[in-house]
Amino acid sequence: MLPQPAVGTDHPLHRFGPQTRRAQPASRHAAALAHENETLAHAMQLMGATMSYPHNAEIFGENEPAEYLYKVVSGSVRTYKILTDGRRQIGGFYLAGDIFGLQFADEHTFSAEAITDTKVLVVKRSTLAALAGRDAAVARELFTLAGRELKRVQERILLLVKSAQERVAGFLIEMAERAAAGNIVELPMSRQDIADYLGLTIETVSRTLTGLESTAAIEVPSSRRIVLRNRSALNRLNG
Amino acid sequence: MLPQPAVGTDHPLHRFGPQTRRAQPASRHAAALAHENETLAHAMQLMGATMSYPHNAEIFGENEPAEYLYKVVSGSVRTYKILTDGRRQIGGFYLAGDIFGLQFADEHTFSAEAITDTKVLVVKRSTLAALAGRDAAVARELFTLAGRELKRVQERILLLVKSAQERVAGFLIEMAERAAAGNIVELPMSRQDIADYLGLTIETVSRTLTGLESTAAIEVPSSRRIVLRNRSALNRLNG
DNA sequence: CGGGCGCTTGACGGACCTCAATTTTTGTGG
DNA sequence: CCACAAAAATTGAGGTCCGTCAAGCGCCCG
Repeated sequence: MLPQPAVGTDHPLHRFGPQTRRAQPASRHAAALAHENETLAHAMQLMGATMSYPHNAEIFGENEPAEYLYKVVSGSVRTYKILTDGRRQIGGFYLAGDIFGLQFADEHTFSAEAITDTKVLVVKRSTLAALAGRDAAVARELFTLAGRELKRVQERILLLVKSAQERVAGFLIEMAERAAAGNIVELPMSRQDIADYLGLTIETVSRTLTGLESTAAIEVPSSRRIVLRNRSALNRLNG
Repeated sequence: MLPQPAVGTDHPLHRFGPQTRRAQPASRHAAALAHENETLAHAMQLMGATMSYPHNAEIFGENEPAEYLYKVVSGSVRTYKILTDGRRQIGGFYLAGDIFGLQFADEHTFSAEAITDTKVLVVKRSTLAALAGRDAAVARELFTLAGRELKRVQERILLLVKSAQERVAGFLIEMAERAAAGNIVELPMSRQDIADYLGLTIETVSRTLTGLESTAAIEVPSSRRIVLRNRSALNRLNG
């Protein structure tokens, strides 16, 4: 998708050696930033390392110690859990710019995999915690982040109690809000991923998409590309 | 950043008059407490007001500004949302000791009602935020709280994709962990509440309970009282 | 060009919802 | 404390949505 993002080279300080490190408080940076709510992003870039994961590679596993916080630079990530009956439940999708690994427990409660070839910025949790202790703006941002995550999960609960059509419509609306270029949504994930996210089967997802297409609410020119033709109809379905 | 707020309530000493106030950091108090993770509970008691709500009374409404944080002193609370089709989705149940209203947004995303006659401790969010800015222990506790809430919601997602029997079994296990006296679980909420929590109908909930009773996994001596007879069977159902 | 994988489409059955009647529990006034 | 009414919960019958099983199609990659 993005050919060699310049972000990857965005000077984690360690590249230039320790002498570039300065003992200035992080809050100094905040003042220098146009938007103070970018303090965290800034800090992550400074303190983090960029890692690359190919298609389907594991980023971390369930029950591993949760040492790091991750930010998607490019590509896309799914978190998931395998249930005892063998089914897979997807915890969430994370696209470029999203932060994941924000469990507050000592261990990850989900595993994480790259859906497509993905670059992520990795920051030690303890480092961020220390920074948050010094810089209230960072602490506030972390709270905001936690709040967003909580809200997203709560909204998914609302989705999961609805009909298949409503779930798929809701999913498309969510993805459109997060990753739309106009009315065209490029889905990085497979039908199986979507099904495991929505608690449906691939057959039902597929049939529902076909159904939406037949009512002219969407078009599906290729399986990973969806064109939203009638958003208000989708919104109506979403409830 | 932290302009010495007049909120002299940051420790118990204020009870003995303003002259006892000292310019010591709040973290000192944490060390004085037996369990440092009770700082927040302590602060809430000092700074909060106790309010009483009768059966079915509204505590706050969806879309109202979220000014307060609440802690259940006695009784029980449900949060919920009315969907556009008229159905009601319950966001969560909160029992004695639980904290709710922990949205991070400016407005509540759910309404809250007392299930039974309930007393809650109410604390202004802004007061807590100020305290968290001064006292890192409080900030940490708030994070822990947010993490617990997030985990609970995530686990509910896992529940919602399962069969009716698994959902009900999971619900009983959850309630048993939170409010059990031995093997006896007293449910404060109605079947309708349970159904709206699990995304089922009251008929299905009722039938499922009857089914579990017929397999000797539970007993239902009265509709709000459940006796767990075979926890391992329930755990097996829960997946 | 052939094989494999992801996706779609079809037929069928079962789990859960809907509608309805009955029983049990709760609340109220005498 | 009992009688009655209202609400909550249970039970039953029938219908529907979605899961299961299976076949067929399209696309990518070797």
